[in-house]
Amino acid sequence: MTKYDPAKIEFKWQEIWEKNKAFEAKDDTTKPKFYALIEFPYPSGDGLHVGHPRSNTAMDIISRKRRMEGYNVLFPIGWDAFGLPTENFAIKNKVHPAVVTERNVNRFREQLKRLGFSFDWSREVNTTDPAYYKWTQWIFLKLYEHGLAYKAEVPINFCVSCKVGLANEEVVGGKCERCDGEVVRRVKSQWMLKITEYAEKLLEGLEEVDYIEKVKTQQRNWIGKSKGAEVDFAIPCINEKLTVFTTRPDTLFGATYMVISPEHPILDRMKEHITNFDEVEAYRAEAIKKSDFERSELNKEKTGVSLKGVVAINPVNNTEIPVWISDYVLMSYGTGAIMAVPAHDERDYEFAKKFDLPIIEVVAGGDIENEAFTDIETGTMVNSDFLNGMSVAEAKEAITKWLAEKGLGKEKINYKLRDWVFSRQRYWGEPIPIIHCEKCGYVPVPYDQLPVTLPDIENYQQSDSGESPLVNIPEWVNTTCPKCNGPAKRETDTMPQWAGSSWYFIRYADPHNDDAMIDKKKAAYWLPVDWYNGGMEHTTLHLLYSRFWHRFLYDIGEIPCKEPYKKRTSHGMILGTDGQKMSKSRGNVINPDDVVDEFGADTFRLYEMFMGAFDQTTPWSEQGVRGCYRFIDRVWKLQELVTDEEEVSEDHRYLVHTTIKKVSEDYESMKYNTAIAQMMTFVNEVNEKGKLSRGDLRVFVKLLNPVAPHIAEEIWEKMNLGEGYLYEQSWPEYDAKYTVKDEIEIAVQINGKVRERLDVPSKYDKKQIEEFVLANEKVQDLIGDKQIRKIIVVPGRLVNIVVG
RNA sequence: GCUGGUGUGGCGAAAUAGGCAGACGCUAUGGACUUAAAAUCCAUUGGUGGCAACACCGUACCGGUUCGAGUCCGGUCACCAGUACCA
Repeated sequence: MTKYDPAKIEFKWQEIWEKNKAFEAKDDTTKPKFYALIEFPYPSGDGLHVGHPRSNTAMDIISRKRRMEGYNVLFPIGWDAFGLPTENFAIKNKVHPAVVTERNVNRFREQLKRLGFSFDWSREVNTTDPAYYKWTQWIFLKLYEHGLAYKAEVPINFCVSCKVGLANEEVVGGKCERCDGEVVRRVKSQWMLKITEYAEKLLEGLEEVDYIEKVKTQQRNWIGKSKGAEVDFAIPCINEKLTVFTTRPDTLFGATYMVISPEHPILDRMKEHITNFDEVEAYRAEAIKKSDFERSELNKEKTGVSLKGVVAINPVNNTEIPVWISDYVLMSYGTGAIMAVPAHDERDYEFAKKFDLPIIEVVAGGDIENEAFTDIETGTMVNSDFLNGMSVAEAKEAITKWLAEKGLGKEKINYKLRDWVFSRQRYWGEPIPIIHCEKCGYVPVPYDQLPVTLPDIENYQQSDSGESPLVNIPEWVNTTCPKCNGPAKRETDTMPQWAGSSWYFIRYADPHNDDAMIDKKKAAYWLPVDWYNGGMEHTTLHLLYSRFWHRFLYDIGEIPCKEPYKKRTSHGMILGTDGQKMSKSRGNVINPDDVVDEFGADTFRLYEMFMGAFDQTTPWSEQGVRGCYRFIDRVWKLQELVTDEEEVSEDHRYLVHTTIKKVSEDYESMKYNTAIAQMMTFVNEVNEKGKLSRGDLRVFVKLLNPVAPHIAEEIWEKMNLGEGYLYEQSWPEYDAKYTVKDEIEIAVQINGKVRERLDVPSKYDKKQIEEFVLANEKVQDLIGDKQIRKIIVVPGRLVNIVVG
């Protein structure tokens, strides 16, 4: 027999699959469809990382299995190619980002092809392709049209030394990711998307999808819905109301002071009345300069300044209470002002202790001498006039009603979720298709003029003012207003990397359509995605953003379903052999190419699936790969043991059927490691017997195919196991009656300890098992003359004899 | 701090609904083959005691429920991930 030569057979089968268009999804709506999705990769200059194939292999297994089960499968691939690293590389090496992108994409494509994934390569999308981003821009215009895109002055992270606006994820430990320089907050006019308007829909949508619980929880936390009330406090000196949001209106009688955020606009209006305005101003300047990071980092010690000369009136008892400013109150949540109830809020308690402010208990049950009492289940209202004696829940309802009647407040729901900052002052992103006209204001680029393409430029460095490099290209910036034909300028901000990835899964269903984002019929057939696997690092933002866009497109009638992904699962990270996260600086990066060169793609895929539980973080092991290679090699050698028998052999009937069952079920629940363990057991047992039938091998090769498709196809062909290619075969089925043995070994316990093992006919019922066991000589010896008190029989498992 | 998760041999890990803990793989040791090595194959491999059959101990720790607990309940500790003054 020939030696197992992965390099040769893998290349051979990859060519055959490609030539036969074996894995192209057909727009054949008569067949049931299955849409499997992985997060499309960012084609970085470092090449493919071993983390990518973990997710890819897992979904490749599902896809290959589904095809054998008769589904029309869509398993696409593409490139999330806009973004910073490419742009930075381009700046440094003076190459056009498009050139860098193309190079990286080619490298990635080649690497992925070597691994034999059954992607439909005919549907490849690339977010940087104008034919693709035409529709990204189109969606933006739709959002704009529906009032969901607007411009606002918002603080951004700004790196002082790079003179660059940074995204949150580019700020690491309060410093610029690239240069380690100081990051400050700077207010800038930015395009925003009103995702907050979709908070409730995004929350509700989670009810109808099958996501792992962890992911749902993270989405809910991020949206952060909380129910409470808005309450108006009078500020007599300027005759204004200061509104606060609170989730604890029941504690209103315990509000002993107020705190407003340093950025709160009411400060300026109170200016003349504040006798220590210098101090206030100084505090304010300090706070505004700090980055978000510093503000939350330095949260150990509360700081603040009292507004001398200003008081507020607590609406429930008309008491005058002091007003402070402090940076622990955020302008971006609620109303930017709070009523402080130190007795029942930890932060207020800490602040009150530090500045010696009064603490009034209004919920009895705790010990407010030592700490704030925040329990809402057990306490009883005190010191609260008409609320006294009520539970917290009752008091909440009563006070909210009271406030509403008096016109002093109302019920209110708040979300942590904030609108999405959609501008980047960068070159390598989709231009935002808006024109600024002095006469007409913001004017959307007419749909028939899309896409607005990026101009070719020499210098990608941002301008000194932190504007996009596009501002320096007058021939691109200067245009005419589509409305009045007067001179106008193009928007120079580009979209963030999240844009293209927020809808790519839609495009896969109709990737070459130049007349629409997607054909309605194709959308109806292919959407939603049936199964989406990806990393935990994308479970909040990417998932939320894409759900938002998808839901919006549904609302305007472009897409037939509310939620984009029916099912979402997550894979664990792969660590270096040292148990550390893989990184260049640690020098522990495993390159998939090297593994494939040495052992072949099948071994690589098998190991990635065998190394541990799929959803858990696991370190790479060189020896583990070798073990998988040994298994693959033993599979190859099965060919020498094959008999002439066409059917499943009687010798291996039980083994074959239990293996079909175990492997089929484990693939579905992503327990790839135990599915593979079962196949190893199969090979071990066959080797022990020294032979297997063609029928046995036929089944085995089909089960192995999703994980190690090259060797499986090769054996199928070489052994001439059937008509056509393996990928065209149907998935094997097991017969339940062959998954039970005639006799089963059960454990015999005396007082819970295993003392004997006996083979018992599996058809016996409890009574028969009991009799069978008690009749056994060894068991009788073990019992001796002790009294039998109780016998527990678990068929197929054990018999426990309780004696005493 | 909060939320979620994890804790089982020398290592990666298994163990549907409470029912034989450690499947499968790696490592290690011994052996076969070889002039030798690699590769391959065979055997052993949770700990302690014993020549042995066997016995006792063992799933982070303490306690509970049960004929029976890795699994359920209460408490404690450690680690990982996400998030962070969200009123």
